[in-house]
Amino acid sequence: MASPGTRTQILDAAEQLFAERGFRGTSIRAITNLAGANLAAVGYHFGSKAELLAAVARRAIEPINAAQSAGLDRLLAETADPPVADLVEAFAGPLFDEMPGGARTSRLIVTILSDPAEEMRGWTGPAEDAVRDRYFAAFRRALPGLSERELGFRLRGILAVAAVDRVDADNTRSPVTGEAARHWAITFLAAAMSAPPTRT
Amino acid sequence: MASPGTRTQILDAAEQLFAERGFRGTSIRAITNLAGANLAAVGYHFGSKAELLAAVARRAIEPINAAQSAGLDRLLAETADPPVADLVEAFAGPLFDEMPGGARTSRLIVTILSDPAEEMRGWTGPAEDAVRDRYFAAFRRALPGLSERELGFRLRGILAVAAVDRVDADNTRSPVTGEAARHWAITFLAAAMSAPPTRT
DNA sequence: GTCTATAGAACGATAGAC
DNA sequence: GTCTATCGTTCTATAGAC
Repeated sequence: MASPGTRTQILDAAEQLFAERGFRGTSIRAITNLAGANLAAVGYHFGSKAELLAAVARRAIEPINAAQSAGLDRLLAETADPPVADLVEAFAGPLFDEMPGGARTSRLIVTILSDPAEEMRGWTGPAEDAVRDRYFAAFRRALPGLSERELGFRLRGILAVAAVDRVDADNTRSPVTGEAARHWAITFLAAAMSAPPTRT
Repeated sequence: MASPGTRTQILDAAEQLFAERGFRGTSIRAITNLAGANLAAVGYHFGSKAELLAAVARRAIEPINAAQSAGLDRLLAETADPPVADLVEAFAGPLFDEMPGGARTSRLIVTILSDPAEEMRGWTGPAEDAVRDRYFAAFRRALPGLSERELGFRLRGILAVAAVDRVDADNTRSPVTGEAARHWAITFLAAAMSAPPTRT
């Protein structure tokens, strides 16, 4: 096994610090100090701080995306019309799982999604959109009376609950354990997704 | 009617810019430029940028807090045990309403709550805690089987959905109107809050 | 209360030696 | 690929004139 390499150590340090302090709250100096690398290494390996963020985000999102996709494949292999509760678990569950890179992944994603800074947007790729579209279609079949727009609202609600829980786990004095949060969230979200359409 | 006064104009400008760009993304210069005031006025009127944020947050939270409290009073005047759906509407509804100061209030609160910066924490006061405790007690009566910790999780879920919707309304190309979002959110959240306790 | 001026520190980026 | 050194910018905060 080769040594981790400066590039990877910078990615690890940046992931941790962006999650803890946000993009603007993290300096390149803090990242390279934590990584044990030189200040100029970020420029050499990534070009700029914004491009480093994009690399960190891509690496963090990828395993979640893959788990969501595999979960949907598994459900669709059994039936063409999986029930709402199963879809919720397959979609939301990976957001609570500990990923190989560590436990900070979801926290990072919230920080990115809720940061108003311009650099935080536009790094999602076609893979993320494809998974989202597949779940969208599956939920539409499971919830035939729901309009596209209200379903879109509800899918964002899933992300919101998963995300803010992770923020809160860091800020609260008595954080819930990961397993309890996962179960509570799926109970909460399965009921929410199963609600009848809002009458207008 | 006296002129708005430099202090108020700074508060207005800071509320708008903190909501749009976050705390660290907003400079005192940008605030005083937008307010038509001098750079040194922030120091004179508020002491520091962090104290200005606290003043902005207090002013933004107060009407939401009052509306939540009045809504609960109204429900409790009719029955000692309001149903879950009514509690959800009274608690979450004000988060979607346009407040006197403008439409940015909820957006600001999300930005503050999800910002990892240290300055963002510790400005909530006893009034906010009191309202939260009263709703907590009312939900406990309406959901007798639910543990305190799972109820706490669900109350944070309400804030999460309301909050992220407001973020999204700014970022999406086709934002939902405020009224539709309010109705959809209350449908979604009433069903979620009414879910039976997670079996362990 | 409002202004000018500036101190003092941190930042992102990069040139150029090795 | 890694390092030192530094440029140019931007920031908060404040001293002191009016």
